[in-house]
Amino acid sequence: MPAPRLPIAEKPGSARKAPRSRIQKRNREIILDAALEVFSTHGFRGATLDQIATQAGLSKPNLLYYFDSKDAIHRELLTRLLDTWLDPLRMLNPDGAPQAEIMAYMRRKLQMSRDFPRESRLFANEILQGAPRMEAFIRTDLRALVDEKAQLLQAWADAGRIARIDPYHLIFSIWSLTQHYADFAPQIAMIRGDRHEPTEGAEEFLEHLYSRLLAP
Amino acid sequence: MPAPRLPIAEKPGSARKAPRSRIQKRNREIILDAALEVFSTHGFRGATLDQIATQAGLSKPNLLYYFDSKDAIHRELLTRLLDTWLDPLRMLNPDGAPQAEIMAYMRRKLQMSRDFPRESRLFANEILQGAPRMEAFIRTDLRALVDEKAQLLQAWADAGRIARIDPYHLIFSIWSLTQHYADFAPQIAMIRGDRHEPTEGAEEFLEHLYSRLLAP
DNA sequence: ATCAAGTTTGACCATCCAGTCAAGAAGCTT
DNA sequence: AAGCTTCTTGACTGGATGGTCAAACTTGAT
Repeated sequence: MPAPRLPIAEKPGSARKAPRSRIQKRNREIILDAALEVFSTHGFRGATLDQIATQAGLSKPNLLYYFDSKDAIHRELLTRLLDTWLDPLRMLNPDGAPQAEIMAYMRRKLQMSRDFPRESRLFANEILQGAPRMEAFIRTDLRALVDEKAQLLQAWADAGRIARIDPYHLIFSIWSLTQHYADFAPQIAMIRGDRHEPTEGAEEFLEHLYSRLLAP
Repeated sequence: MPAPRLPIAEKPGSARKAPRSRIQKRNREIILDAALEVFSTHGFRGATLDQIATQAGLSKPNLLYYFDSKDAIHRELLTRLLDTWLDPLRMLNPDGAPQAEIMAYMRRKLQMSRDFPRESRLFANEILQGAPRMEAFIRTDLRALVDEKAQLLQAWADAGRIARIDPYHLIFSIWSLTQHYADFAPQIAMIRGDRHEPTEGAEEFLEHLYSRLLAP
């Protein structure tokens, strides 16, 4: 016996896969952008639906018409982030020139800190809190990718094509040095003066650093 | 006309400077330790007094007998942190051997990530949120110290005693690379396996990195 | 123009949470 | 032991906050 069709309209944020109207597409994007702004600076608990609603220019009940809950908004942001978070490392090409490949990876990560600082801070907030909502992703997808690329780096080192350094620490160093310019941007601005862009001079510095570090 | 002495006992957490009893000293330390644990993983807004009270093994009203407010506990933690946060950089000795001095600074910072990871995360949380409670400190004390030491590093570079690199980015890189092992410890543990210590192998890697980076 | 579906919101509720208070328990001093 | 101070806590309050709901408004297909 099939479940009877409910006369009540489903919430668009629910599991429904039906196509979305223009208004829905637009407002969901507006909400996610506002939520990214608020979550990335205040963390999940520190953010309130009222803040997000104000930032989005919508009413709080309207937010909850588009998403089932505060948690659902946050989950959607993280899900979208994961899609793009692995890409720069994934692009590390085993058939390319080792040094150039690693430098290019570093540059892609630095570019992400410039283009998506809020996403970087959202991620940092999540890890700081013990990665409660990303543990599965990190232990499976991210770990597998890192293991794979670490093997590649190790092979390059063994073949004498780059210096003999620990591949995991090499990857961590790229994450650390590039994301720092997004995550600690307020500190950098306060020290260097608020006029400058946080990554000013970073690319030259990091290129210098990695070309010296990697030379066999 | 002098203000009349109130018959009500002042709260010990207040501005009073009178000496504190053994019980007060002990419980204030217990509370601060518990609060550091909770604030460093959940941030200020994410932490609750009940969590801190449970962690401390005390009742919530008892917490507020020793500190005026949640904010006062947090402020005290930050105040104590600032005292020790500048020390490693302050110890950079203008009369020492440039490379050895910078390596020693890096090692001191790495040691702080090992010994005080919670303090590092407390600091990171604060910066991520725009440093609302540390702006004055960063703009004055920290900035002055960084400017002073950047000048020293620049002088060393100009004299050809270390490589010609941007001194600010050099300092940022040390902060970034060392604190990463504290702030992103959960991620590192999930990738490398929870058995290992997060900083395992870090010292060798960073020594290799900075000896290559700094060589003139 | 009509009307059903989709969208918006004011008013509301339940829960959580920082902080209060008065009364009692434990320590200290004599 | 008495009496004072310090310490502890159960019960409470007021405000914030995530979430609900029914009614009103808008949109778009016919």
